[in-house]
This record gives sequence, structure tokens and C-alpha cells, in this order.
Amino acid sequence: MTKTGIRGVAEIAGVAVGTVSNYLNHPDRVSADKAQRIQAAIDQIGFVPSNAGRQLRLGVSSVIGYISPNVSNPYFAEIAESVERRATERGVSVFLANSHRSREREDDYLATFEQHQVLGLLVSSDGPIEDRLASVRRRGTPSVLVGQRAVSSEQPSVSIDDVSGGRQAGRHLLEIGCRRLAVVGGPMSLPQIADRFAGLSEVVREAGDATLEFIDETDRSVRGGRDVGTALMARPPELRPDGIFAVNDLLALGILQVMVLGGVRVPEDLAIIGYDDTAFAEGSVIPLTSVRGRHDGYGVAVVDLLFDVIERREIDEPHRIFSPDLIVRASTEGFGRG
Amino acid sequence: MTKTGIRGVAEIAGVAVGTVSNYLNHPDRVSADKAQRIQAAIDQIGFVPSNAGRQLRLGVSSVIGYISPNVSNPYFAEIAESVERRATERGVSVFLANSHRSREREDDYLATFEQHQVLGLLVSSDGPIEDRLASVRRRGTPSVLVGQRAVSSEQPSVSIDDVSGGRQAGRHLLEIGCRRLAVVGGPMSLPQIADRFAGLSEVVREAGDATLEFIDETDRSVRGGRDVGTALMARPPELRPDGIFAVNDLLALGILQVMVLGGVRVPEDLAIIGYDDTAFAEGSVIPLTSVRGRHDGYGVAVVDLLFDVIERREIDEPHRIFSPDLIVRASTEGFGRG
DNA sequence: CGCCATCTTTGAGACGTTTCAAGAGTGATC
DNA sequence: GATCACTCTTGAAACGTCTCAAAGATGGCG
Repeated sequence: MTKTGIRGVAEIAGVAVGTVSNYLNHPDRVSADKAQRIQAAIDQIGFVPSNAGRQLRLGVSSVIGYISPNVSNPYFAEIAESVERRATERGVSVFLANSHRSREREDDYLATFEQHQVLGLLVSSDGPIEDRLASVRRRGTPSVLVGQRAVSSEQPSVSIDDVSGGRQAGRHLLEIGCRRLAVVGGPMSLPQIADRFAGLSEVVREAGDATLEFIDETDRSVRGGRDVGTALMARPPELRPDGIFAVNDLLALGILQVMVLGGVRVPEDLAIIGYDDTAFAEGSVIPLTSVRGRHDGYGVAVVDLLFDVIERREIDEPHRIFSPDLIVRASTEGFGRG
Repeated sequence: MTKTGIRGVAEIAGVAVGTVSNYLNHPDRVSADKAQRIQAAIDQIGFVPSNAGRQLRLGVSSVIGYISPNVSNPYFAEIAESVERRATERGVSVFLANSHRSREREDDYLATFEQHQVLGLLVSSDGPIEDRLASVRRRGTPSVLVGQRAVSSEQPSVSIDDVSGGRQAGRHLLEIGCRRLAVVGGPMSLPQIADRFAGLSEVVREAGDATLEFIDETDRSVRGGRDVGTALMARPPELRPDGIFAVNDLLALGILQVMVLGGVRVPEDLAIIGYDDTAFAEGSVIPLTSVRGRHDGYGVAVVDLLFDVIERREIDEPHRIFSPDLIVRASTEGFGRG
């Protein structure tokens, strides 16, 4: 049938394969005359350079992979977006993959990306994953752990100072007058979650005049939040917390909805704080106070760190930690009034 | 240095390359003895099969690509999720890419995926893209257009009956008593948007006793919704619509927020309907009535249709169209009371 | 012991690309 | 006319895999 590949193009255009390759990769080295004939041949047979051939020869691709638990969580979607922006600026494509919090799929994608010889890997995960990333790294694929501080100094990471986030949330709740605090989230085996709790707990202990309840909810989605809200509404009002710190915005929004519909006034009777400051925190009917960890520089930091590792540059500090800010909005501002 | 590739493994294990290949792809054909030696060799040199080599030889990968405008829009994130679930069931991986509504990046990713010889492509796009997909298809990469009905019968697509969605929204608003209707969205050049408008418009015309205003807002995000809400609040109350149909949930939520904070009572004074029925419609403090187009079968339909095309199966109807349902919630239920 | 069937193993060859050293062409300068 | 500097062009070799026809082992059976 029709000729294929760079070879077919060369034949039709009446040039050598090397010339076609040059046309594709170093157009400046090819005379206008041949360039034109080559392009015509390309169009004629619908030639598409095979990445496989190229990669086989070169040994690398120009793609980085980002494995996240779940892009339907706006927190990860927003990270993905900023990562993608920066990657494009630096001339590489990003392939996203969802692990759906399944260790098995995480491993699948890890393997798939490794076999595709991606330049490097960005990984957000709920679970412990450093050991696996270490294996992958040993075999030649570098990675940056995103959203979770790595333990090993061999494993670069970009994360948020969650202890500080927890402290800020706690201080704010105490300052506006809450005394029966609750933190909602889980599992505690996640360092991110444990740290937020630790920060909050520390502040409460220092204050001395407030209580802190831990409400375990590992489904950190709107649905999970609604379940928590429902459970709280079932309690007599005096046993309900008056200040809630949810470990992410989704949880907070779910709780907020159920409790407001149940007649609780927010923020007058109940102050509530989320985490991550996603678009939905700001966009809620009662705008949600939230701890903002990322900012515009996040994607840049993540991608640039990965490039540093890929290019074997000397890295001064493998663990980049961003300090979060508390964004105060209507869900807490005005507590106690009315 | 260390031997690499299947060849290196073979050498270390003291077997032929073909045996290693068999171990990798047809383990049943290899004796336990050699299998063990091969595995040992693999571990020893940290061998990872090169996808490039495999793909070069085989001519295909086991990956499908999904290009969406933006996974931070929960609508696309939820589609991505259901697609991924089904793809995993069928044994292929999904690589996601965000076009960020930029035609250039759309083309970039289209080319990248094509060069990677993906099995097939799923594409959601805001703009006209059929012609480009036709080129890609002609060169051998099949695709399914997602969320937009294709014109050509050569181009398979899975979409929602948006005219019906618009009609249902309109009927509901009229039934509960709204008379000054508004549709918010844009641009009209998008068939999805135009169809929703057409359906709504048709119902309003039939009713005869209501007005329909078109509010052009092409930034179909929470932010865009807030802008619209702010503009509406600037009007004297009697000039504000009493029933709003936003072309997606994000817009609706933004409008809802600003107007409620501005003192408008929802649903008593204003009924508002979104579209897509994302998790945030249900999770809003005032749960949002919304048109639900997708359901669990969506990802299955999309992926299965793609496989039909990939495997050159006879396709009875290339354009699969789902009928949407109206999910009535608190943002409309109770209009006019109080 | 010879034959057959079955199960394993072998290794050459091809997939499509890029590189690179070497060759060809052109024009300018001595 | 010879030499030089330059720009273009050439084609073989190599990257790592899978396939396939053929060869080798093994064991059963007459």
C-alpha cells in the first residue's frame, strides 16, 4: 500500500531519510526546495512521526506525568492546572492520571509512566508512597512528591506547612470566641491530616479554656461532610461544637449545607473553616473561611523542582514548604453576634 | 556499565531474548526454572520494559487520550472519572490533557497523542473541532467527540439532548410561576449553549405569557456567575428576572451567591436552575435545581463507543444522545411563597 | 529402541527514528 | 585552475522490543 514512515516520505520526496529527519528537527539545515517537496510528501501520505521510534532512538520523551488521587477534587484539579501551565511554558506536555485512591491503580500508572519513559513524575497521594517512588527513582525516573512532605532527603517534595494551617485556623476560631471546637477529617495516618490536627490542638491546649473534639470522617467529600452534618444535627444543640475546622473545603461545604438547612445560623451560632481554598469556598452562598496553601507560584515551584531533579542540578533544599494563609470570609466573620 | 534492556536480562539470566520476552508476555510458556532466573536478573539491573520498543514493534499502545477543556470544571472532572473507570475495566490506561480552551494547546495535545499512537481519542471541546478530528482520523487515530453532537456521520459522538434540557428547565420555571425568565451563558456559537437556549425559548414562546431575557456571559465559571449576579443586583428589583436558567452549575452558583448575599430570597423571590448537576449543585447551601445529563452509563457509553470504532465494529448509530433529567431542589421549589 | 506429540527455547529480523562521519556541491579567493 | 570555506545531503548503524519458524527436550507408547 502506501509507504509509511520517514522512509516512505524520503522515497516520495526523492531525498534521503536523514534529510527528512533534519526537516523535522532542524528545519534550518534543509534547503527550501527540498523542504517543500518533503512537506508535500508528508501531506500526501498523512505522515505522523512515530513517538515510539523517536523515543527508542533518543531514550527520552518530552512528557511528564502527574498522578493525583482524583481530579474531581477541585484542589487537585487546580494544582493540575497550574502545573500544566508551567510545563507548557517549559515545553513539555503533562499527562494526568487518576489513582482514585486505589493503591493498585497508583501502581499501574506508576508502571505505565515508567515504561513510557516520562521525563519525570509528579505524584500526589493519600497513602505512603515514598518507598515505591524510591524504586522508580532507582530505576531512572525522578519524581516530586506533591502535597506531602517527603521523609527521605532523596525524595524531593513540595508541600504545605499543615501544622501552621491548623494553628491559624485554631487561633482564628478562638479569637472570634468559639470554645467548643471540633476538627473533622481523617484518617490520622495521613501526615497532612495529622499535622492540621496537631496545629489546631496545640493552639487549643495553649488557650486552656476551650475543648477540642475530633470527628473522624475519612470520606473527605461533600457527601462525607453531609454525613457529619447530619450526625451533628442529631445531637442536642448544647452538645454541638460552635467552631468547626474541616480538613478540606468539600467536607466543610457539606457540613455547612446540612447545618444551615437544619436551622443553625452560620456564622452567628457556628463558625466553620475549610482547607485548600478552592473556588467553591469563595463561591459558596455563605462564603467559606479557608486555609489557602497554594498560590500562583505552586505549579511553578513543583515543575521547576522536577526539572532541577531531571537535569541533575544541585538542589539546595529538596523539601519546599509553603506557608499557608487564612482567608477569612463570612462563615466565621460575625460569630457570636445576633 | 550495567547491561540494559531485554537483551541484558537475557544475558545475565543465561537465556535467549525470546525467552525473556515470553516471560514478560506469555509467562505460561516459560518453565519455572528460567522464570525465576529471569526475574532475578530483572530485579538485579532494575529492568523496565521500554514502551517505545514494544510500541515500535507492535504499532499500537494500550492508552487512550482524553482531551478536555479544563478538569477544574467538575463537569469534565466527573466525565473523566467515569471514563477512567470504564477504561480500566477494559484494560487500557487513560491519559488526560487540559486544553484550557486554547486552540493551540488543543492542537498540541492532539499531535502529541497522535504521535504516541494512542488507541483512540476522547475529545471534549468548546469550539469547532470536527475538521481537525477528521484529519486525525484519516491518518489513523479514531476518536469520539464527547459532549457535543458531531455533524458528520463519520465522527462518532456522545452528547446530551440540550434542547430537551432547555425545555425541561423552561417548563419547570413556568410551572412554578416565573414570568420574567432569563438565560445566562454564551457564546451562542456553541451548539450546546444554543440548543439549551432554543429549548427554553421554545417553551416560553408556547406559553405566551412570559418574557425571556438573554444575558451573555462567556466566562462560564463561578466568577462569571458572580459578575452576572452583581450586574443584576444593580438593577431595580422590578427589572430583575424572577427565573434564571444558567447554562452550567458554576454560573448558577455564582449568581446564587451574589444575589442571596444581596438580600434576594431564593427560591421565594427568584428561582434558579443550573446545568450538569455536578456535586456542587447538590452540595450548595441552597441546593441547586439542575439538569442532569450524564449518569453512570456515560463513561461506559463513551469508552465502549470508542472501542467499537477502534475495533472497526459495525456501528449502528454513531451519535449517541442521552436525554437529560431535571433534578428539582431547593433553589426553585417554593418560588412565589412567603 | 524408535517414533510421535507436546512443551520449551532459540535467535535472526523488522518496526521508525536520529545521529554522525563522510561526501557532494557552490562560490570566493589566490 | 587550485584551494578553501561553507552549506546541504547522504545512508548505515543503533535504540529495545516481539514474532515466528525452527530446533531441542521430554516423556509416553508400541
